[in-house]
Amino acid sequence: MATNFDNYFKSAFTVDNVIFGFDEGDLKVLLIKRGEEPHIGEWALPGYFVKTEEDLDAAAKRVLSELTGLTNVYLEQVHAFGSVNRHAFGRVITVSYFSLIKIDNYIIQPSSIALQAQWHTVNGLQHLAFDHDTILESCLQRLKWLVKTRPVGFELLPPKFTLTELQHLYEAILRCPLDKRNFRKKILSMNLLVDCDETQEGVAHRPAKLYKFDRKRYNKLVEQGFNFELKETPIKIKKTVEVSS
Amino acid sequence: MATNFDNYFKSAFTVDNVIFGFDEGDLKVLLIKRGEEPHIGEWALPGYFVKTEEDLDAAAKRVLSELTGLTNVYLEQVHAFGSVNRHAFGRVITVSYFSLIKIDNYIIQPSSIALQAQWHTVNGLQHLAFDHDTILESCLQRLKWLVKTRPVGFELLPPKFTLTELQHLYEAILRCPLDKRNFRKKILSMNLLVDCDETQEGVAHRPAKLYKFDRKRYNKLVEQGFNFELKETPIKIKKTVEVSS
DNA sequence: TTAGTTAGTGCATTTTTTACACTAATTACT
DNA sequence: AGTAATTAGTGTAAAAAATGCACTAACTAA
Repeated sequence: MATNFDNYFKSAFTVDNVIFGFDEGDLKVLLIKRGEEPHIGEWALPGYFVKTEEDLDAAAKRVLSELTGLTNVYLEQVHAFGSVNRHAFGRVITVSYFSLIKIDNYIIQPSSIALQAQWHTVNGLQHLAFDHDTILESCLQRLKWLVKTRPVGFELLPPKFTLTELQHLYEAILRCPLDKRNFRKKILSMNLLVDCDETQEGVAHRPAKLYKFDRKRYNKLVEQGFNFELKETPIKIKKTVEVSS
Repeated sequence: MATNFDNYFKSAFTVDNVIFGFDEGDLKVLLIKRGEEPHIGEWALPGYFVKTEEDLDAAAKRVLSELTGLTNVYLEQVHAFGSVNRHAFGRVITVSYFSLIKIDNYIIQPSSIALQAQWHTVNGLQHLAFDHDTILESCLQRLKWLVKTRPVGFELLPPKFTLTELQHLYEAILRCPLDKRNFRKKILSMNLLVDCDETQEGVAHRPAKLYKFDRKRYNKLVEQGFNFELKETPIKIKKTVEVSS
């Protein structure tokens, strides 16, 4: 039995933020180029050490702001990663946080120990520093789940959006094609969208209607027991069956 | 910018295990009476410090075994709690793990720094040490979600069980009454249960059939895209409406 | 005027969910 | 032996939700 507790107080923790955005039909994640050892010069999630006198959640916010310039971002904890050798400087556990933001609403300004901060397309990403590949993957899983369970897709889109944009967002996150008519029927039947009475401009085809997400209405419905639910129902692919005569 | 990393390496982490069981129609949680400061003599979740050279998941297993005698328990991480002042000895982040076990399969043997280890009914529990009330609550939420999404209810029941027992289990976790016929229809339609061709013994009423959960079958179905899903559909309560004449 | 592009819409069928009440099997008691 | 008490077990009709599917509408550019 250890009675000398001092031995336990030799570890550190960090927070790592997985910030998702959506642009040009692709799911993006915000990465920094590290300006400090270990893994200097490599792309990594924006993360850093938690101060001793700082709450975990507050640290995530601060670190994100210091590294990327992002403030006022709602962060949600995902998972703690605690393999012994995941950090070269000693025993470091990291706690991951994730968020969904509208890319256009924010200006990314790398500072602190970040050489650069940039949006990267999630699909086909290169290897990241530390165990950040694993961390990102676990946040992608969380996102997939969240998007089916809560109306969070709207966090990634501009305030006014078309139904096709919304569908593309879902298809990118769920990684499966959805049926246009059924998707629209389902989403509209939830009564969470308000028709803006406006249409797209500057497109070389029939312009689409613009909608807004009505958060007040959503909150009210939730109080009444409403449960957002969107299933991952890919379009069926027709099989050609050979029949032996 | 901190360049002296040593300042960060002065923290500790612990793991706290939330082990659920089910007995006599009640959801139970395994608690220990602490034999060490801080909070000596108080009831708490079985948790302890993670060693510096020990993976987080491994620590959870070891600590559980040392404090309660439980081995070979599958533990799943839930959440990290990191308020600055949650531990009297310094900065300590804790990571919670949870598990579902069959109470009868295990013998609880308090050891290490635990004075006692006992099953407690979750409902109407007294205050626990540290922030363990919060930790327990978050695991209860996780359990509620898990039980609707995965066939984990069986982990809490003996290998052979009746449909009524299973229903009571769900009702205890979801905290709502379910319709008997619809519950049975739904569960049986999933083809996850095998009729044991046996009935209850020693009951003073019509004995119920016994069933087993068929894990192999479940795994096979999952491969084929099957998704366990059980909704929380409480029985509707009839309202007496007064009609003004 | 036409070609190209995306928006937008409906219906019939199938599947799933819901609400609901009586009979069957056993023991305990007299 | 009969009866009361207790829980097990069962089916159906109606409503709601999900599914599969293809054409017309609106706009721009050439």
